[in-house]
Amino acid sequence: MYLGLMEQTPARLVGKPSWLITQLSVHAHRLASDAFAEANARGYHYRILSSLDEFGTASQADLGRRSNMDRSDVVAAINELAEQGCVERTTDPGDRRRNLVSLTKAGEQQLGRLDRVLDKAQESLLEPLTAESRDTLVCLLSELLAHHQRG
Amino acid sequence: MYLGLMEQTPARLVGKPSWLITQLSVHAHRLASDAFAEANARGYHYRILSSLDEFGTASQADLGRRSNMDRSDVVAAINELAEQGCVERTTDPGDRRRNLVSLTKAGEQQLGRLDRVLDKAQESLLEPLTAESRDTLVCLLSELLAHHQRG
DNA sequence: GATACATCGTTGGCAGGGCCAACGAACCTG
DNA sequence: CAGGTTCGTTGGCCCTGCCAACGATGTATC
Repeated sequence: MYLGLMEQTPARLVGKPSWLITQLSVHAHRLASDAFAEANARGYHYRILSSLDEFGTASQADLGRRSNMDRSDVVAAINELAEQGCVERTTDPGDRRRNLVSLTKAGEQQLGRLDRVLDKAQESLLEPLTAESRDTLVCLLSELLAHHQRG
Repeated sequence: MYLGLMEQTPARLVGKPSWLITQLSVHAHRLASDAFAEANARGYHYRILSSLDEFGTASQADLGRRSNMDRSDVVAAINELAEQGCVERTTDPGDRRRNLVSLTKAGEQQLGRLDRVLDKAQESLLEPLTAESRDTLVCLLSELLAHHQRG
């Protein structure tokens, strides 16, 4: 089995930016979701809690638009958050199609917990990079992401 | 609905490297898999074809290790590639546990097609960046990926 | 040789994230 | 009122990444 030859990833792959990004995202996702799991949460929960904390009570549709989630996935995530008491759902009196979702005290605390564990995950994700390199990376990624979210 | 306020992603998210990477990987993945779909393929197929082309005939287990795939996923991908005539599967006479998987002429042609469509995908992924920025990005991503594949 | 251990292919299953189609209820416009 | 739209909800699909288990085979040890 020539152990020295193992662990060789095809050059076609390692040279492709899309490969680097998708593979790295596997690690990033694992770090983040392990962190979330420590607090009984998932990525979707964090997205919604952040959105509520920053922009206040909102409808499910708005939450989905801001957090880049499908309406149907918002439903499931909010069901779970409501079960945990992190969120309250009431029908909007001014537009009875809408549900107004609001953050509870428990939700704020949960968000705080998630912030803390997630920060550790960011640190271990970027561990090998210098502060400058991290800035450069965040810059480039932001530029690309902004580009692809418009077109 | 104050259209100007829409499209606002929570600051907590846009500042997190893990968010940037995973979100960008969604776009990268979409570009790549759309490209693959043009040629009736998926990412897994490309990984295996590249590995076979670069390192030659190999067992399924070796293919999985090199392409970063689970053994069970290799089985399915090779079934599909064999159906398309891109690959041939014979049991290794020297070790009857193993299947020797080899690339056919059709497989090489398919790999060529995939290379072409995938190159276009890379281009549109990195479109807004200068050549220098692209190099920097690839560098940083490679560094991070290498780090996380050892630990 | 017989016994344990490891590897290989295969099957079947699960989770997470990203989607889409359809429906009834509600709203808003003409 | 009629037509189109939004909203929440249900149910389903795909891809990628995993894991557990099994029988068959190979290797090493006693």
